[in-house]
Amino acid sequence: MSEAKSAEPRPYHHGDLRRALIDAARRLLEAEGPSALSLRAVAREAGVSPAAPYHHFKDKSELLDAVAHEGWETLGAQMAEAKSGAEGRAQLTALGIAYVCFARDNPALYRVMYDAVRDKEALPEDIHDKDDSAYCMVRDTLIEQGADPAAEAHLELATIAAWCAGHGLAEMAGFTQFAPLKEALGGERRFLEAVFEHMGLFQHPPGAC
Amino acid sequence: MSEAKSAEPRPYHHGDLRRALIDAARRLLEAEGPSALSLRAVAREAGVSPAAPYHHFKDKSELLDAVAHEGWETLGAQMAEAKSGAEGRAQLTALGIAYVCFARDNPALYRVMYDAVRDKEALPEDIHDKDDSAYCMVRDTLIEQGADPAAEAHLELATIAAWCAGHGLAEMAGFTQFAPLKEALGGERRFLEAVFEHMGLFQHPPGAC
DNA sequence: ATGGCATCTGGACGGTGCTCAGATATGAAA
DNA sequence: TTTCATATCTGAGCACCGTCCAGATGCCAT
Repeated sequence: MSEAKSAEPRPYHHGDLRRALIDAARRLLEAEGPSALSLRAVAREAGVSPAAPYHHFKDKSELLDAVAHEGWETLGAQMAEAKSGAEGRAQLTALGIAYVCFARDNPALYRVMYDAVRDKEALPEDIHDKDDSAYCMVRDTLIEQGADPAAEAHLELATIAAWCAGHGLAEMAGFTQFAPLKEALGGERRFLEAVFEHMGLFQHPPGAC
Repeated sequence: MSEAKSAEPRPYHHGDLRRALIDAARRLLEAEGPSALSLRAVAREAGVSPAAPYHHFKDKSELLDAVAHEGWETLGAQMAEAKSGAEGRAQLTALGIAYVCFARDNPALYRVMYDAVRDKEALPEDIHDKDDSAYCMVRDTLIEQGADPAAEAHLELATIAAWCAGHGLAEMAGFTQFAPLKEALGGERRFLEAVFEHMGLFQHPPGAC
């Protein structure tokens, strides 16, 4: 109302059902978990018929892609913020911790995000190619810390290694088996830092080996 | 027929429907992918009614757990074989490569295995606690290579880091974006070795930092 | 031979993704 | 302003799903 986007492809009956559906999906996801996220439930939540979404998304997976897309944007923003709050080599660890914390705080959304990735055979543009994507942010940080941008293979390997660390930890950090260890190390953050420190790329200059 | 297990909890009508259902599920999984793996389809494949499986599994997820269980056993065996074919520090890399190759060669099964893990809040016994499980094999190998078994926190951190590397790579190695890099490095195996080498734990003595 | 019981079937219920004909609202053309 | 093509939405329907239940079926111990 206060800020109507006048030049957009105008909404017809509902207002902006596409937007409403994505929001409804995120609401459902947070409240009921990923298994409750059916297309019909989303339509119900948005107050439309079960067939309405098909005028805005080709099928269910396209809706989930849209939800995932926003998730990657949010994650990217949180990582950028974490990076700007750290200095030097600590920036890499800060990125990793932000990544894992996002997954911990939005487990259902993170699952949808990665399920969408798994269904493709390539990392989508959101993640891999865009300049402010999570993947590029890691790579750029490696460069800022001394990695040689000309040594493309080396740089890419280091980025992959870092990404594996983040994603692996995101899926493992919550397991109850590690609760005592977290306790012993003085909390979740210390635990994450400690694991990242075990990865060479976080503790040695990335171009040094 | 040739080798009937006589002392087992005797099969009644079908012979051994539980076994047959698991086999049918694995067959379907390989042929049609994870999305085709419905309980009804499994029953159909095994030649029984849709309700029959409920006398052997509480629900669908329990069947999938059984399939996943066998998957972890197979993976453990392949890792053990890979380890025995390597010497010294190369054993760790061999374990990692065996892990990733298993995931590449059995993508649908690997997905079922990890989906089953994700639905729990702890790593199941198959993976984490049993002596010949994948997780313990990594930990034991770290010990054999000089990690101090008494420094429990340190040892567990290193194991977690290695596990994250393996799992992360298992999910990323297939992305098309990395095809040129694999090419440049001289094949998939070289690529995997190179990524593992970027992880400190694979290249430095695990107790050294 | 009989009875008990694990096993399996057929049918049913509510839910799902998706399609399609038809109703409805809209912005643009006449 | 009236008309009209078109985007949007609905309701009904299809095939499939996971799960449950009453009852039929076959095995085993008695």
